[in-house]
Amino acid sequence: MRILVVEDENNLASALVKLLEGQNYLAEAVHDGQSGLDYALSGQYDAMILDVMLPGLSGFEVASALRKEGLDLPILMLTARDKVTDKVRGLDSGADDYLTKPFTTEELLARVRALLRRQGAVQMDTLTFGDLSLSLDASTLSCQDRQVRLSRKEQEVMRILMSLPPSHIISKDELIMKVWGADSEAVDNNVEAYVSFLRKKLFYLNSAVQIVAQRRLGYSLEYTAC
Amino acid sequence: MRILVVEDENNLASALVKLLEGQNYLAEAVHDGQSGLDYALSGQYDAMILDVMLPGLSGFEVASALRKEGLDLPILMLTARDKVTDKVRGLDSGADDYLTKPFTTEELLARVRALLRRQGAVQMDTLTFGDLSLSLDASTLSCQDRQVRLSRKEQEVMRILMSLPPSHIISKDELIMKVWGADSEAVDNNVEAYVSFLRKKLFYLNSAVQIVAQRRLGYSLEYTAC
DNA sequence: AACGATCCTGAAAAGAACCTGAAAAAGAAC
DNA sequence: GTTCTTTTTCAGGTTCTTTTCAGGATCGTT
Repeated sequence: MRILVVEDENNLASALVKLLEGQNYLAEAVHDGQSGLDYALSGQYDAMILDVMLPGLSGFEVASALRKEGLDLPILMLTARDKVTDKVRGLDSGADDYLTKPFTTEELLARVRALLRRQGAVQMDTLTFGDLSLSLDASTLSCQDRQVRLSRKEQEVMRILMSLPPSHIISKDELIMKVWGADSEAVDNNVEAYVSFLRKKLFYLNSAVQIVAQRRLGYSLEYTAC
Repeated sequence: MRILVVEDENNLASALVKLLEGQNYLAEAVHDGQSGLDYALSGQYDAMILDVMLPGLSGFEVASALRKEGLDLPILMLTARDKVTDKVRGLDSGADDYLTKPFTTEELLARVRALLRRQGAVQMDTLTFGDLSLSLDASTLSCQDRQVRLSRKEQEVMRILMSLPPSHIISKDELIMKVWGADSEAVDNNVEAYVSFLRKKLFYLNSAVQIVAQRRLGYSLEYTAC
């Protein structure tokens, strides 16, 4: 687990890094908002501890910039202030949790653990395949920075395709069974229609994933990395 | 904020409910220990006012049963007796505070406020989201220089939406649970009606915050800074 | 090349979810 | 009681989803 610490006060920053390293995290500190943003955008961290008061960009600005870029890296925000509006502002700008100084080391570690745990749970209801990720609770499919909403049946079909073993082919009958139910009236063309809907959305997303018809057999998902 | 009143004396019970509703809490009364326990276990309340002398289960028994179930709902215990041993027994059985009859309404309200405050970051006096701020004690929603009054249910719906994690979607069922209660007759259209009321007010306020319907999933709050 | 089987997709129809104005019902305030 | 506000209910309209249909495209086979 890699954790990025963004804190301008050198003593605190290195204390945090040492504390986290003591817990077998890989911690790294930077000392201003812009570097914090840049490092976080590299995408190599699993969580971020972010002070609000920073030279250059404030913690709020860093957090909302990150969210605007679509990064869902967990953020624990630190501040000396203890105002409700700050807390709300912090959470609004995209922080996942908020801790006011001074705090005990146990408190900080507990929050970091909770953050990482929550992050794990979040990934449970997200499926990925190739450059795609399907969020099951928001019913959205995204690729890079684009995102579309899926209807219930679109989502079901996509979920089934994405959770297939690699290059496995699934028949229309099986899809009908899983999406419409065993005793439904649905016909092959229903599946074809939804495949068509999904292809349109994949095209819009500019994804490198394709739904390929395997004549007479069914469909499979193919990812052709450029 | 939903508060459960468990008091067998009808006059006092309804007086308490009215008093609490006058402070913009959503209050509900039941009249015996077993119902008190059942209602509290539903998990839809933020605090509980519990008389000690009750038909069936006593207040002590209700409190300790709740704690045994792992609920940390704040409990304010009421009693006519003024014995130290009762007080100790009350606190031991899991009550958070203890008030002996007779008491003034101010005293009761102060204790309820303290209870909710202690409960955690819950009882904030104002919530903000985007350009909006919701004043909970004045029941007003404001944006820039404009301001509107919200009815009790409007306020509850808005409060719940505003205290959601960013871009989180809340289902109509969950809103019904939190605003109308789990055992209510409320249907989806009730929520829709309140969303409509609130949208009208947001429009009047000229706010950049929107209540967005996420078809079949629920609602979320979106802030589109121009 | 010709044929049948399969697949694709635009468009229309049917269905479900959501929105909202208006009025009735319930509750508060006077 | 009367008036005002709040809450619930209802009905019709809008929008999105799902199904259906029909014609065209593609593929494998002969």
